[in-house]
Amino acid sequence: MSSPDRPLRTDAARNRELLLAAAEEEFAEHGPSASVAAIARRAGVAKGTVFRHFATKEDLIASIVSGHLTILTAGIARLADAADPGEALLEFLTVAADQRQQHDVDFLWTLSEGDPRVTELRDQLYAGIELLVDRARAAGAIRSDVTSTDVFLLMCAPVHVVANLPNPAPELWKRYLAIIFDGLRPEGASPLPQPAPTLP
Amino acid sequence: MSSPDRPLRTDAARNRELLLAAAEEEFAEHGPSASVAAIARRAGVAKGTVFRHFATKEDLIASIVSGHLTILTAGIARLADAADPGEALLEFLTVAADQRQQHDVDFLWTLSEGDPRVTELRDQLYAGIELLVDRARAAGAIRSDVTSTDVFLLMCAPVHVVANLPNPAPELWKRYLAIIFDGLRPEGASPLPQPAPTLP
Amino acid sequence: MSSPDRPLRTDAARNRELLLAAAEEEFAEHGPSASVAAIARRAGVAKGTVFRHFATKEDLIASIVSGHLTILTAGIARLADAADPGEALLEFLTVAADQRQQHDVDFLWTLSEGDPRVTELRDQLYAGIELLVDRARAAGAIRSDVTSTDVFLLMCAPVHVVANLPNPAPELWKRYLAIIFDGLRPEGASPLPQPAPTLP
Amino acid sequence: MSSPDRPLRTDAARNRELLLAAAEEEFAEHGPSASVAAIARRAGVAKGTVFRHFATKEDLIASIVSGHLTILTAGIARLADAADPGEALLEFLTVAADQRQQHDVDFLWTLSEGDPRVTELRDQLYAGIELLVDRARAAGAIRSDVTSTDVFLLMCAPVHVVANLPNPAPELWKRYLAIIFDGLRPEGASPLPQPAPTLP
DNA sequence: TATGAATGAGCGTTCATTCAT
DNA sequence: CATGAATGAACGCTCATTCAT
Repeated sequence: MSSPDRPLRTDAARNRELLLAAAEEEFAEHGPSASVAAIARRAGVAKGTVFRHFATKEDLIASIVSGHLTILTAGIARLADAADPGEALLEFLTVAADQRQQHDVDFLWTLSEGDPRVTELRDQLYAGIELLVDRARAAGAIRSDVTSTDVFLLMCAPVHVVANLPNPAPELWKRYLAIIFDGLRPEGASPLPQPAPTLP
Repeated sequence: MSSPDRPLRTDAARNRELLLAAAEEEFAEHGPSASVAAIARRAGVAKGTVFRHFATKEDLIASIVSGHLTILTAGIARLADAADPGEALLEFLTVAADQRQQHDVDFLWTLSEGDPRVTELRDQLYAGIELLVDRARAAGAIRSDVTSTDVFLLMCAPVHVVANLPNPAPELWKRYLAIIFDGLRPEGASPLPQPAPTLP
Repeated sequence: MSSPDRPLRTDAARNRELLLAAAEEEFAEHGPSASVAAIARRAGVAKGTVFRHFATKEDLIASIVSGHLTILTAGIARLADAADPGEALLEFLTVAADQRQQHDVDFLWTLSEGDPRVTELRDQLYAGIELLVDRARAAGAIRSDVTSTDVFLLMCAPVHVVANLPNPAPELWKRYLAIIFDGLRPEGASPLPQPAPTLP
Repeated sequence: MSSPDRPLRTDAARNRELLLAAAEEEFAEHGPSASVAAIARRAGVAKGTVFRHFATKEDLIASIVSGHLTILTAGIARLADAADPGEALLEFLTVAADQRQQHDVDFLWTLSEGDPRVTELRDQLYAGIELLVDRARAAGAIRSDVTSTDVFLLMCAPVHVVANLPNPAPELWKRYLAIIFDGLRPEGASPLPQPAPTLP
């Protein structure tokens, strides 16, 4: 009685995870034009199975992005009251870059922009980042003219920078995160030429 | 009558430029999936004419990227012996981003990775960047642990960061270039966690 | 306990009827392309259950048509010895059209043409119609050059004619049955230009 | 100069006609589910060619129906001032049934209901039928309670009736047209049980 | 040289059908 | 018996590319 219909769901859930992983890899390798057929093949299932789990290719993309966003937001919760706010923000950016497992699938964010789930999760994530950034700024760990939107936008840069290399070292992104984070520190900050943007 | 086949050549050259411009706009608007038909339509020529000028769609992309690379390399020549090497490097990065500002066609670089023309021009550009970076480092304008490859990889970041916003202010990228360039300065530089990569 | 497997059988029989009704409605609403999934959903059962009751979609269609044919044949039995043979034939055609009135599923007849059950029931119905037509002709209620095959073929026409209208009045078919039946009467009959066909 | 670009168009026009003919045959044989691939195969062209000529399958269907409607309307023009209005109406119904070449593609009318071209042509045809019917009624050739809408709806019936037969004689539809037309005559007309419908 | 009609592989998606649970 | 996850063939449609004119 306690879990009467789980057995079937076990297989289905496994396929769902296989598909999400396969899709992420295919998108990382072939960009937005990765085909559903290739994703299915990589996951070891038939094409039709993809559509049992995700109504459309767009829905699949939104599900990948939702997973990312959820992990990121969860990460923030653990860092929200860390002793060192500067360290906490750096740690968040580290987690943010790391959880993509070197996959530069930034473009999926763009492709899923209209999805309501994604919009909601993105707003939650944004609120969390605002918290971290406010605390870091209050603690003097980052320059005063940098906003949470700046951090939100810069978050993806380290992985993307590295993606221009054919076979990047697995943790090379840490190098560029360090450089960019140094640019956020108060030390030696030059005035910023443009006002901070706001999210729509 | 004095030069019987010049008019045609002139037309052909003009068509080539029209096509490159149209293609850049189409790619900027519709991403990598911009269609040859739409490019031809925008250029005001028939589809077949595209293939008279560019063997394949890939070749067209490589031609666009080649144009960009050539302009960038030419820009370096003008900056190579500037009085202030730090300013010269920043100026180069500004020009580099500015050129893309109107059209974020970063992804075309990735799509044209295998093209020999692009590889050659990229290597030339890389050599030019090395020059600027070496001079800037020697002048103490940038930190000593940053290499020309780092700069090469970071070059596209400001425009890319901004591309995550739906309707970015036209010069917003300057804000992120300033932040990233601050990260390249010697002041307050923290040690970099990973060795600099090398280009293949 | 006294009849241990009756409850299940009862459920099964109920499901069968639910499915037939649901299928008829789905076919009426969506035409021949009504999907098995939608039928199952409307009947409140799982897709697999449809195939437990009907080997294929074709078999389901044939079962619907068989039901219609059975009802029609049964109707003839009641009319076979009516006092007024002309009235009996008209009454039969009225019942035949009325049965379809709610759901114009004419096309199902065509789709089930090869089914042996349907063929057998159709032959029985045909025999019944022959009886009615022969009596009506003998009584002088219909013209002498009209055969039972003619009536068989014309039987569906009133409903079909009306189906060309988006929102026909529920009994509009009666208007066209009246016109067509007038064409079958001896009064003012013009000679028929082609010999009567025979059923295969 | 008088026909500078016709040569290419000749082939294209021929393909267009081949496709329309092939489509009509495929639809007649397989109903609404006739596939574009099969139509292309029957026409002897590649699948893509279908879509060069007709934007969608729906557009192809609407083009077929438009052709039918145009022919019918043209036929009316020739009959509009015939000496015998009753004969003219019968002649029109004969042409209407004949031009379908025994193909019962009634359902295409329904499938193309939303197309503006079809709607316009249908209205023109309807106006023409109204003319013929009014004249025939004024001449006493048809009963007074029959309207042009009735004739419009009954127009397809002869061919449809015959379509229920596997291998009907090529002109068998004339038999049922005669019966139905007899039903429209004033002689022996019984009162009609339902008011005449109006087109939307 | 320029055109645009034709091609056919490939795409996202649907759906009748099967079968492990 | 019923379920619903999985299958894979087929569908409508797109598009880079070819080639007769």
